[in-house]
Amino acid sequence: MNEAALKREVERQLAVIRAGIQDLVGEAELRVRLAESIRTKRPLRVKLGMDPSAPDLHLGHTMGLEKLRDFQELGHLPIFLIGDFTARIGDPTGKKKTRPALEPDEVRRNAATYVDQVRSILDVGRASIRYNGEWMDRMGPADFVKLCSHYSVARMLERDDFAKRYAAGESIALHELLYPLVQAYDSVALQADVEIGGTDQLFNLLVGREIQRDYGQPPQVVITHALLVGIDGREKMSKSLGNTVGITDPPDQSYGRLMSISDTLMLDYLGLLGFGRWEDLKTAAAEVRAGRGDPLALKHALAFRVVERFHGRDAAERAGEQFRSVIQRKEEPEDAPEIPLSVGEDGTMGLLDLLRSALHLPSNAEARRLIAQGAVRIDGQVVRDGSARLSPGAYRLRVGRRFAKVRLRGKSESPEGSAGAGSARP
RNA sequence: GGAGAGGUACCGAAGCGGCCAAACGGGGCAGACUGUAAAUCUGCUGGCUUUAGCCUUCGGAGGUUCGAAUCCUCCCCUCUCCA
Repeated sequence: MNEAALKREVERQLAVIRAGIQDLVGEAELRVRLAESIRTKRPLRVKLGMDPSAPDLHLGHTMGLEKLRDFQELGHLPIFLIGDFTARIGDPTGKKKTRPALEPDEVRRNAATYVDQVRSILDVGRASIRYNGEWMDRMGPADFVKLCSHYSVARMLERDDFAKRYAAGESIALHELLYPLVQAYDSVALQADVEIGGTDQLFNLLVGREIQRDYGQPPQVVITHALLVGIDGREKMSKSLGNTVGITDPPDQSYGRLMSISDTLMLDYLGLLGFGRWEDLKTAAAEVRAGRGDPLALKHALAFRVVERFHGRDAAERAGEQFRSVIQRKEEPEDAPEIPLSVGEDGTMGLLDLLRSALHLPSNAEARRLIAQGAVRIDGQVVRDGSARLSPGAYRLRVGRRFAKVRLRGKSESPEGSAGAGSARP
């Protein structure tokens, strides 16, 4: 490859890498390394770390993963680092309070599910999956202390959230200070050429550069991506806030949750999640932004693409159908769960009991509230009498957004009796 | 080691002897509206029975009192400051 072709290839890769990201620290270094990589056919080692602090990955996580995939498609080596050790420290990033450390057991369970979830985005077979427990668990106190000597308290306190907490007189546990250091050391252990993270990770990623230098390695290139806001449009997307769209959430649910976001948020998502991949939606998005387009159709497109990404085309189509039918046209869902129940001694079942078992309500009081609010519908009729009793038969139950087909068996019927018998079709 | 602040329902946060099942905000659920939008408005949000009541809650255990989330004692936990 001649110099000109090499240069073109570097620029091509750089363009892909730059698409959709927030910061790129060390662009000049990246150019050099890309050229080197192309010349020697040695793929760059690109690190993306995640702490298994919750069992499910969501859209927010895909931001980094998609970028990692870009690198993979450019022929580089993605290193998906599972922070099983760091999860036990708990990343203090953006936290106002000390975050409780996780139990090793929990960490292990969560970690086990990660790889599986990442499959829908990354070609896991051609990626390197690592755990920082591999080296951290083995590091002795002496080496750990040595690692600590590579960074100063003053520098650590420069980190924005630490600085704020310190200034406000709030507590900072000692181990929290150690978190960035461990993350940085991971880069040393992995000999990372590049590390990807959210904008909230910038400090940690930069510490990585310094520590690598201290350990005699060339400092990694740092890439950050914007953080995705949750579907509430307010807070950062996070499992504990319940504003996520999870990779493993059922297609219907993900589709529905995406359809419920505000139009403004929809446009943000399109911009961020598309990462330049959904060029065909750009025009439509621009139209909507200008107040001319069809926001509903565009939102469907967004929901479709996301679900398609995680569950495949068929599932996305089904979820779309389902949504149009059940939610928009208010039809009974085809796959409403069938709930078999049995009558009591008197040959009937009280409405409260039925609601409680069919909808897993925590109490009769909850069932009463729903009835009082006119939320309970049986076979399309609003039921207002809490003391009603139902005889055996099939009922279509709807409470708010929840649907169920209740099959109430009489006393004589065997529990596994055939479903067909007396079930009325809507 | 010394000084101080605090632990209230899912979360945040009032209450500081009875009118407290406990204000208010958030969240959640439901209803109206709608493009299932968003925003907005309304209601509900400990349990059991019911239009009256009963039971269990305010870090834990005791105690004072006719009566405590509110007072006292001991204990546990969290946080800050000084050393």
